[in-house]
Amino acid sequence: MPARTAKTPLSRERILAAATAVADAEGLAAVTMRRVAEALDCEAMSLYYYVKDKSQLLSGLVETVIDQIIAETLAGADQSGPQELSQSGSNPSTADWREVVRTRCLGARKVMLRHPWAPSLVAGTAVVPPNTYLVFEALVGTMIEAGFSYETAHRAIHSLGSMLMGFTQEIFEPDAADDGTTAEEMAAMAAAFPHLGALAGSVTHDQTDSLGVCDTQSEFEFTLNLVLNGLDGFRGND
Amino acid sequence: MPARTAKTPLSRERILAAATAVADAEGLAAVTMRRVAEALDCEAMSLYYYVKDKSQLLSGLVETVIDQIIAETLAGADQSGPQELSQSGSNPSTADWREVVRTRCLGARKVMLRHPWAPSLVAGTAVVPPNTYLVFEALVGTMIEAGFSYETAHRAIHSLGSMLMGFTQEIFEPDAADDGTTAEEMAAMAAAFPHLGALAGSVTHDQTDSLGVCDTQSEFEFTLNLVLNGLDGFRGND
DNA sequence: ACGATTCATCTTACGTCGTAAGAAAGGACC
DNA sequence: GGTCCTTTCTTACGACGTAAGATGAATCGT
Repeated sequence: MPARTAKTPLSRERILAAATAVADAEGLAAVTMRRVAEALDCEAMSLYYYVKDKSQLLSGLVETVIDQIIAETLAGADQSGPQELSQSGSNPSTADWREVVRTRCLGARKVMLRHPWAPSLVAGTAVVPPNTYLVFEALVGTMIEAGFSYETAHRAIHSLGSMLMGFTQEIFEPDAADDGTTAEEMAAMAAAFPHLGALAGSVTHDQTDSLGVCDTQSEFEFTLNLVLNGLDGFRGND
Repeated sequence: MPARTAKTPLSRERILAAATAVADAEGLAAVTMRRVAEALDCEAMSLYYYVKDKSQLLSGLVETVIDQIIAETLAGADQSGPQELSQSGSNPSTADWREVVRTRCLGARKVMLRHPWAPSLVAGTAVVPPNTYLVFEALVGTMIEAGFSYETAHRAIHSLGSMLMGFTQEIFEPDAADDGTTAEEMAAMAAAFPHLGALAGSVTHDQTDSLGVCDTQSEFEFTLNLVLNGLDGFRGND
């Protein structure tokens, strides 16, 4: 028998999966055509038969993440029709729209935490892939059904969307001990920023998840509740 | 006289200013060592005398933006001492902390709109420059003075910070007519996403600012008010 | 005044990246 | 077997970040 086993053929899906794996394991900067090709045991130029560009590869990565969000938050409800919760059996009472949306946002965040490179990718990409609209459609549907106006639903897309993308990765990390800051620099900072010093002393930074040290789940949920409760005040009011 | 006029010497400041100008005019991708050097009428390697790395140049860009935010929102109050509004003459009544913070957030946003590349740069940068702490210090100071706990102030940093960074650039743009989407694709989309179709019809997209088509000022202010009002409920409550 | 030293800038070169152009290896079909 | 697609690979080019060190200009000790 020949020593060389037949390779499984390439495909856009296989390429995107490999690129996602590389990004997860080695970061976005490691996602080069040559590196992805190596992960697929082929040459870099072979990828161009399935993706036009590197930028299209990156858009495909965004698409992949959105697909995972859809799978996580709208499981099994979307392929039967556009509306998902509104026409299924248990019509949610307009009161608990918040629970529905909160659950979806937390699911989306769960996916983002699996792919910490996603926010910066979305930030650098001009166009959002079409499958994003499915997520928005579900959100708008839920809110319209709960008694919101289209204008408020539109604003909710922006509020919740920027919350999810607004990663705040490491935006505030009081004890950055591993970089080159010396002890006296730390002391000078503590003197210059008394409130931050007091804050660092009073806030317990126990939980560290993968989207930076300070972006803990509880802080995300706090802001999420803030937005959801605020939005609820607009229900049926315009 | 010799024809060659003496060039003004390089400096970190001049380099960062040139890099900012290039980024503003041609986008982040155009910020290469050679391109920045060309803007300064020198060679690429000359930059390395003032910045260690390209990544350090990019960090410097973030620093520049934050400096502009400081100048815009904390004008003249910071160099006299760490606290700014808390010890100045007109002690703001605890009721209008929202106005103070809102004004600062809008000022920060104004700066971000001048540099649309800033969010993606922050998203891709691991460490936030030290001058960011000055912004946070002012926010925490204002909130503590208004009767908030340190924990709530900490959460406010995250809420407002992710709002500001959460740009949502072009995250939702119903009429993307300029790309390759054909008319039948548009029709298919409208059929697949009825709520989004209705939304696109009902929402007037008149104002287009530079951070994408849909991220209008009013949507930003709406979410900002949502967050500020929500935070206000925690004043003195824990 | 003048060699030595330090500072600031430039020259050259290397490895890596995205990717254009087209050759080569299969299969499928006549 | 020959012809034609489909899929993959080879080679090559220009742009990028930057290491190594040369080059000119300023400063200084004596």
